[in-house]
Amino acid sequence: MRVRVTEVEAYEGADDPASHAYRGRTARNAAMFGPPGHAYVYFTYGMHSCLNLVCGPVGIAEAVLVRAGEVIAGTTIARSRRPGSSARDLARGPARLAQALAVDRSLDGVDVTGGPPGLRVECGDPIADDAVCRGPRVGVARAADRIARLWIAAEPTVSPYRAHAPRHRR
DNA sequence: CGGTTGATTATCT
DNA sequence: GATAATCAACCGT
Repeated sequence: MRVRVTEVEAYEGADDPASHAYRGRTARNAAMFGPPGHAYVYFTYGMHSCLNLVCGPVGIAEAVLVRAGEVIAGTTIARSRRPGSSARDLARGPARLAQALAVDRSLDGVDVTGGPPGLRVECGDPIADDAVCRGPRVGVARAADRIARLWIAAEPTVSPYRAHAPRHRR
């Protein structure tokens, strides 16, 4: 299946309190410190995987979280992984997108620039500057005012903005 | 429609 | 032991 990415968020390393790499390299975020053009997949909230694309050179943690996309081919496969979802909701949100693409920790660190693995990123049509919107990142506990989320205007597949919701034990 | 809450566990402190 | 870059279900209006 193919997905057209409509929404992303940038995460830096040592300079970004919201980044998993803020406190240095760990077993989980090792892929962020690896070569660019590779995937960084993390598991959170006890049930969700999310897909990032590593952008910085080796040793510099920089990555982009793929937050949402439009399924443009293979809708049947995607829907089989997300029963009950409308076409619009198949990849509307980072965990949903990962689920639709069957991305999990087993794809952490794989090359997405053209190798055999089951995940590849390609360049698409350019997007007009005035169609690119910017805003604060969704759901992050720290650096909530940092403008690092980019999305395509008028795209129904872009996820709605939600501020971080503090939660505590029951 | 908008706000709240339960689910569920790897990871870090 | 607390937290989390989330989602879906459920509530009251």
